[in-house]
Amino acid sequence: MAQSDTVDRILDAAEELFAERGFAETSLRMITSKAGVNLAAVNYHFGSKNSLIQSVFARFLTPFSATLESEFDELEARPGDRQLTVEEILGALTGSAVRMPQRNEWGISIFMRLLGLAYTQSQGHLREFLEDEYREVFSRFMSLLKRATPELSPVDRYWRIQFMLGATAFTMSSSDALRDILQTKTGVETPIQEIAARLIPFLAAGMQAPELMRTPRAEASVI
Amino acid sequence: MAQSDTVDRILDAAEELFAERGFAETSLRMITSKAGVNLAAVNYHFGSKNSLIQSVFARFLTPFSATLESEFDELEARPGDRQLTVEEILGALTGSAVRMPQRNEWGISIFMRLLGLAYTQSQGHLREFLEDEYREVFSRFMSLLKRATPELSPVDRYWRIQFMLGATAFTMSSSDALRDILQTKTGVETPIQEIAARLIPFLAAGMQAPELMRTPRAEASVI
DNA sequence: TGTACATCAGTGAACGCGCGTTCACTGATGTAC
DNA sequence: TGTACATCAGTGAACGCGCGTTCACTGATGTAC
Repeated sequence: MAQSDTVDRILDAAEELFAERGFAETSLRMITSKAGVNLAAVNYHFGSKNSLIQSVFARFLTPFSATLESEFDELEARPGDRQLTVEEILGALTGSAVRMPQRNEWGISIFMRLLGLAYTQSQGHLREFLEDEYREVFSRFMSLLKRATPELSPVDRYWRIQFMLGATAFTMSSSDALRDILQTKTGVETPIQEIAARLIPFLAAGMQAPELMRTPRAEASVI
Repeated sequence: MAQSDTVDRILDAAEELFAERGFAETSLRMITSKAGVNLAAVNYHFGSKNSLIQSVFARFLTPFSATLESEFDELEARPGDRQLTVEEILGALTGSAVRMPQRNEWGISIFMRLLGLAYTQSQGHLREFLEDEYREVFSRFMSLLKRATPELSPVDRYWRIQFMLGATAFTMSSSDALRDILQTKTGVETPIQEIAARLIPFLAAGMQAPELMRTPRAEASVI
């Protein structure tokens, strides 16, 4: 094994297995045997299983957040200073994911699944790592959203961001599970980009729903 | 320990620990020591850890689904045969959760957390158990939703139900985690009923969003 | 150009640990006659 | 009423297993003189 292509083989295997089975359910023995690499190599190169998990995330999140930053730059640099819409902000997220250089055709799906798992499985160390590493782009996203929804109270905005994260992360992290429950009769495979395209109107509408509980009809008459 | 209050002590301890830490991260030793009960008692009374997990769910889901059924009955029996709205259907869910007899004041929160975890942690056996046991009320909920959103294509309805489940399950299952990330500056504790009340308009609006991606402004002019 | 040493990627085997489960057993209560 | 037996809840200790991690080691490559 020349130089350290071992590191990449470990990252590739780990990424795929984590996305398939979650973190705790994936053992180092599974990873190293899939990678065709010695068991001890993980601890040699990464130090621990936890820091391997972090490295898997860093490998795709770092280029992603760079792409996202420039996407935000573009949006904000447009002529005229009209407000960004919620749809545009969310579109920048999916746009960055799609535009990012992919290692293979399932790159985006695996990436999404992992992001879902990151918030769904209680990995304290991972949360800390992600907060530290990507604090900047995250708070930029937050403040853009705040400007796009000036009518929302801070408490409602806070909860609705949670709801958006939840719908996204959960949908991405339970690819097979819910498919089973809801039984798609169509048998049509939905590519991840299409799911994202369907998510955006759902999230944008939810984000901009009237705060008080009224019927949509009553609300329409207010407009 | 008189008769089998051991069984209840185990269920109480398991319920609380599962909600706090998830299934895989909660060992039988934690459960039995919290319950003040012998380690072997779980396998004696329940047979295995998996069937203990199922029993924890059955203990609250069975009365809940009964309450929900009667709530649906009431809604459908109202004079005049006007359509149920999405808000009413979702309201029946939260209404049932609140009206259900609670063992203690955190009953609903724990219940919600567990439901979130059920779909979030990959417990194949649990999914099968829930599908088998509560198939009826689930498909009733689905067909009510279908009638409430006749304008949606089946594929979009399918995905939007996933999004709703996701937003709900995820929000409920990550009580502390996201609170940390988003840093509530207010310091106000939000009771679970209030979260549910905030969720409903969000979900209802998302569910009823226009299918194509257009700006809300353009959509408003169509109405 | 040759030798000695240092560095580094990778290895094989073992470590201790916590896990779910099993098993032989106890002691209290219920049942039959 | 008393005795023998069966049933049942619960127990204490051990089982085997898979886990992440560690450790002494190998062999190839790079560096100094």
